[in-house]
Amino acid sequence: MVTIKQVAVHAGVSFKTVSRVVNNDPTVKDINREKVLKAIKELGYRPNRAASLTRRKNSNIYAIIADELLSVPYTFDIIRGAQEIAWQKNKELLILNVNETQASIDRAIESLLEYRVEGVIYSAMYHRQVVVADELKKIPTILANCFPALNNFPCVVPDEQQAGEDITDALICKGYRRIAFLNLNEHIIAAKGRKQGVINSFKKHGLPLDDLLIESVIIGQADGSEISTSRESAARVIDEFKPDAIICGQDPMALEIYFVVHDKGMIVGKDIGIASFDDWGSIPQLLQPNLTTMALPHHAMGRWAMEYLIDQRTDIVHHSLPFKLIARDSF
Amino acid sequence: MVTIKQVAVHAGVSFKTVSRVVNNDPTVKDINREKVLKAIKELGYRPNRAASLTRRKNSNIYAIIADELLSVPYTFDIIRGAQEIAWQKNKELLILNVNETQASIDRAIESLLEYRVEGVIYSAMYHRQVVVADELKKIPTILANCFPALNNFPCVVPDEQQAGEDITDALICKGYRRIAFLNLNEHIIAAKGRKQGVINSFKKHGLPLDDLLIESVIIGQADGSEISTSRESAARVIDEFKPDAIICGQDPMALEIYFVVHDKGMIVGKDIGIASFDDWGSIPQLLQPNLTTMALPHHAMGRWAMEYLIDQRTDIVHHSLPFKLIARDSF
DNA sequence: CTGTTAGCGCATTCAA
DNA sequence: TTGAATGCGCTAACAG
Repeated sequence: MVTIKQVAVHAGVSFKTVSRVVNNDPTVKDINREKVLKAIKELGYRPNRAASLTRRKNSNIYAIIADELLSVPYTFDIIRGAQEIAWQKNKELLILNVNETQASIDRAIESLLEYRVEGVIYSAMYHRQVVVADELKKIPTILANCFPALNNFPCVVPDEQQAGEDITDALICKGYRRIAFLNLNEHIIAAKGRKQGVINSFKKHGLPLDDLLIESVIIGQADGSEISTSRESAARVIDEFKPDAIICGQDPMALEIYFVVHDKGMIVGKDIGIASFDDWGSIPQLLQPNLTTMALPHHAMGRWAMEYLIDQRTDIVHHSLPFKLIARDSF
Repeated sequence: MVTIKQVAVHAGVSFKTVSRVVNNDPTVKDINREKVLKAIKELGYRPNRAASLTRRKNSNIYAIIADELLSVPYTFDIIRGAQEIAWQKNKELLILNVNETQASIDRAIESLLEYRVEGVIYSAMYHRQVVVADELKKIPTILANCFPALNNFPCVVPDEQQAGEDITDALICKGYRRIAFLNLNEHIIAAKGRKQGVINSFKKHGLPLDDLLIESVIIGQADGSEISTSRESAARVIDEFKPDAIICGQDPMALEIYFVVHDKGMIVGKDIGIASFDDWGSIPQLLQPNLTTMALPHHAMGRWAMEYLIDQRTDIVHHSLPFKLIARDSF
């Protein structure tokens, strides 16, 4: 490996001048800068990050711990958002994928500490509560798409209730008055919040709750897995409740419902409204007709979390999105 | 930050002994090891990776450049596979997500070089040809799920033709004799290879090609986007060609076809076979009945690529999966 | 604007 | 089995 000294000799300057050029120090005469840059190119010099990190006070490295997050396409947006800000601010972003095992998380945290990472985003696959290792208290840390069991870390999470209210508002504004909400299983945080939001919207508009039907369509199985009954439920709800709009809590569900509605199209008419929480990027395109979506763009969470870390501010601007930041005096 | 020297003072040994303990050098007396470990724990010492890397000859860091790969769930398996091997062999794996822009790739490569990464996996979102920067010639590099335009890097890619042959073999073994293959657009590499494989299987078994219908169901739009006509095609094919089995080139397509078959179930009977290339992990569960899948487990590609890098061998064991390794004398 | 000196935290070498 | 000296490649602090 070619070092800064070899470049210096080649360029006929001191190695400190080379260092200055590499670090964009403006106090170098143009002629010397040229010589150095030429030498760097000719020798194929690359700064050694490890050596530089030993002397620099800040590592400039941030990390995102992705709790098997990458396996779900829409939550990958959290990483993309974080990366966007990191690059913008000239920081390195370490992506650490961990699975649910404590061993892999511990190993990730160990790496973080050894690399002297300056800030950490801990993110989860779906909106839920997590237990965060105390070890992370040593580094500025913020959670994204999850919140801490012990209430001891700041976090940015979807405002499910607001999203539920917004999407229902939108349907009501379009003139729909009898709405079925096919919700996720209510033990899921997202489902709980959205349900409350939907109800709030109905109340706010002075509509009778008799015209609102809320049903869970995810059923837990004996073996711990879950199945969706959205197809059957939608068919039954359309027949029996006769809604003029349906809200879907889940897009794959929405996809299925699309077909149900399509089949039933001859019966209930084509003007049934479908509203969907737009977690999955591409699917709504399939559902163009009559579709209202409530975007929960996860990249905003990633961006937000990263800004919070880098700028160490709690007064982040409002994103006018259904997210909320729960800040704490943790760093 | 607490350093190795502070630990040494605290433990009453020289800092070199601490270094030995940290690096699992067996030539340390147990009693001293205990003292050191105790001191490390008490002071919360963490080795400084940067400092250690300046002296060590090998960085132990590998990297995977993910070409917007993370946005597709099944290709994330490539990363998971690579990580599995890396962890197993006690290597760090840097995940570098890049988008299609040259700037982001260049930046990633710059990082690689500065971190003195020992090996690189360059992976793409879908099986295709890529142009790899010459810069990567300086580091052992292997491509995964893509192949180099200039034929100058080793790569591991799905053996689409073998997969096509295997899946057709499987259907024929089950007794199906009249098969429709709803393929991806034929300009896609995967589609081309699979088609050939399907035909080969038919010929191999001495079946008449009249009983084989192959159709592209992905149509390019004027605006560059693509739409799937699988639903309509499947409906028509079922009516007109009357296959006793359908091979789907794509799982989302398979999902849609499931409904088609389901709708038509009353007409053509439940014994229509469905075979699918299993790129997407979860969807096949929805398709249990009559489903044959040909797994293209991307994690195997990740594992394979990583083994190739770490062990620097070209004689990787055969994985009995439809993948092929194209090795070159590049490192 | 440039160069010299010092030293980051650690591993290597070699002597004890 | 341990420790002292040395230096990795670089940046900080200062002097010129």
